[in-house]
Amino acid sequence: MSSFGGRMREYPWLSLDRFDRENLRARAYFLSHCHKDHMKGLRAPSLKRRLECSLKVHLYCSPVTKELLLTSPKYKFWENRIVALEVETPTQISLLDEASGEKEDIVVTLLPAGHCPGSVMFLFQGPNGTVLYTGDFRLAKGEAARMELLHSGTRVKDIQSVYLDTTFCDPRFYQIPSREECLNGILELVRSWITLSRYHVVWLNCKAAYGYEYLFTNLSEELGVKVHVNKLDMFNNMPEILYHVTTDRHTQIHACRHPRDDDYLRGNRLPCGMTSRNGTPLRIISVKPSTMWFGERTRKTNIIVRTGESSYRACFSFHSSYSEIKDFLGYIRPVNVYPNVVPMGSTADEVVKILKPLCKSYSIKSEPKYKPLGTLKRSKTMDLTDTGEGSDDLFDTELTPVRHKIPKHQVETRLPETKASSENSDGNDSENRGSYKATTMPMSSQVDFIDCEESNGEDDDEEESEKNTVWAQSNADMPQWDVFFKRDIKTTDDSSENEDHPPSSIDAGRSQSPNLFSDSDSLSDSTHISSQNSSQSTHISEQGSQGLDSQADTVLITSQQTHGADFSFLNKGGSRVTASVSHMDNQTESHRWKPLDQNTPCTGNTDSDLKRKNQETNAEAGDTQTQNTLVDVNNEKLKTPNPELERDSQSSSDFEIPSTPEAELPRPDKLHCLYKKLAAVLHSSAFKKRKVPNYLSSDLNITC
DNA sequence: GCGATCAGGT
DNA sequence: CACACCTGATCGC
Repeated sequence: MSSFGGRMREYPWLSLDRFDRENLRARAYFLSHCHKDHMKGLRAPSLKRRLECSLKVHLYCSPVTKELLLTSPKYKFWENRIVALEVETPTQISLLDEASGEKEDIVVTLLPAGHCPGSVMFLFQGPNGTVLYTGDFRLAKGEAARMELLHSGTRVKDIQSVYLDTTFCDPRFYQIPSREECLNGILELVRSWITLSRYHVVWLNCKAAYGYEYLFTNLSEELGVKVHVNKLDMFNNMPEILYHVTTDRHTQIHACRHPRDDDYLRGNRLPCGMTSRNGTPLRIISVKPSTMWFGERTRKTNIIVRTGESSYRACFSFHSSYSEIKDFLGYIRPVNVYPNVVPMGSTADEVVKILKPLCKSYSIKSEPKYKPLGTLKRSKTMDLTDTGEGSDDLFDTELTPVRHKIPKHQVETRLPETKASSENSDGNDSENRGSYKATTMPMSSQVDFIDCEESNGEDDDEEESEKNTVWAQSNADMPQWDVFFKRDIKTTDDSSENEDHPPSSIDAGRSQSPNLFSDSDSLSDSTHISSQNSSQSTHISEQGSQGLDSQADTVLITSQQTHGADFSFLNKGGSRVTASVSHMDNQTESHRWKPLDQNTPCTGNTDSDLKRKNQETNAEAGDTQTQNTLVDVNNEKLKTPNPELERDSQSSSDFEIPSTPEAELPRPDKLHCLYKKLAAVLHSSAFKKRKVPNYLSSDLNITC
């Protein structure tokens, strides 16, 4: 839950994600995404009144957020006061102080946050420095390095302060399986169940909130089965999502909800009431997406855990893990950082202690390091004074010594403003707004951007089709090939070398027990698989596992499916297909969105390929790793594939002593070589795929 | 009757 | 574990 008060020290007359109290006097409002805890006061009578009196006050957000917000009648009164800003398009806005009449211009840029559809981070550039408010985000390692607009030329912009999503900023949450890994695990589970018969259905137990859409769209794409939901009108203008959901209950994948889901399920009914087809009772399993995390040195990362006869928990996270947060901040290296959230069981001080060392102030002493391949790396470092501020500058302190002003734009190029801000309402301020378009980045960045995908694709070929099962461990600790490319990151003094290997990095020290904790947790749950009876076991076993029993979590791994599925859907809601890469699309009109490339055929494959690739890579790289995709929590009999694995997990759970970190790492050399090869291949080919799932919703298109 | 807050549940 | 809600009870206007 966000505890951000809504205002930033540098620009206190702007309010973000909070609309009550002091925020009632803001000159402009910003909404990072459509989750209730970021909308406090947004429909309160007091704010409504303020709007009526202050006609120049607007709410700025992404086009998708605007669409989602206005779908609810409760927020309709905002209709003419919302300004949808295209993502990745620096836009100047003028803020008028009603009292003094003074006007101030700032440039704001929305950057994709990967948290839920429409979620963005706000980068502000103005007279009081450049500041970044992240809202809630989930960005994989290295993603900051790929954001062109966080850079000026080849280096990172000088950022005074970052207001950061610190939800999982605690070593306990060191790693969370990647989006691709989670998706892949869920995909295989769902696939294995629904292919048993048409009466086998899956209920996705999702909370009432935006953020699961990419799961729905990917399952639908891969399996050719739409997902049943209670409502879909909010997606009316988002064909990429709309196409994959349905209100027709006759489908094998459901994400519908009912206040008493449980009762329904107990009665072998889906929340929507479906109970059978042709009189044949349904075989329902429930899959509950929830966050799972693993300690720094934990090797096993189970993506699916069986929690009951026909229920599973699946890893899924809306927020970045501890290591992802550090990677992000370590790349940006602002002068100051302010947590937006105090993780439970932690304190603001602790969070600051973790984050401060990643700020510029600390780097002064250390030399900037070079990163091997990085092109984007920031070079600079130094900084002025400031730092002096003690440790706790966190929230309140003013500190910030004078920050040199930043020329309004460091935005490289200014393009003619295409955007018709016209869209809604008053043109008044629209006139002031100009939009600047950043120049395209130097190749390097582009390359970085794409690398990932490419690799994925490539692996496909090899495909070990034979048995789909692969034991790949998703270990965050492992160097990831993509990271290799973009490397970026942490300049943290210490970490420099192989930053990827967390062990050595900064937090190593604190890795100690916390990890254990989480590890053991997960372990404890696990148990074995039992129910053989049904097909369930079957499906499980099918995966190539054999039986193992015992407590250890067993794991079933998923396979890399050949995604034989059909992606024959390109047709999709008549959108026109633009084969653009995300950056390219921004340019157009602000209010309506054009369908984007996601529709292109290749898109669908991308993700899965990715994962597959990753897994393979890992597998090859070090067999040491294993990724357990499926775990049975109940004890019954399990079928387990690989005894060793089991052993592994056990050990990690129980002891997981902070042993020599390096010990468990895969051999770097090998990886290195492998990566190099991959890099070579990649560079030689062109990439076309999008890197991230539709998820970075910011890219979603809206149609008129 | 509505809103804000808190407790409790998922 | 936590998230992002939802419901219901209570209190104040």
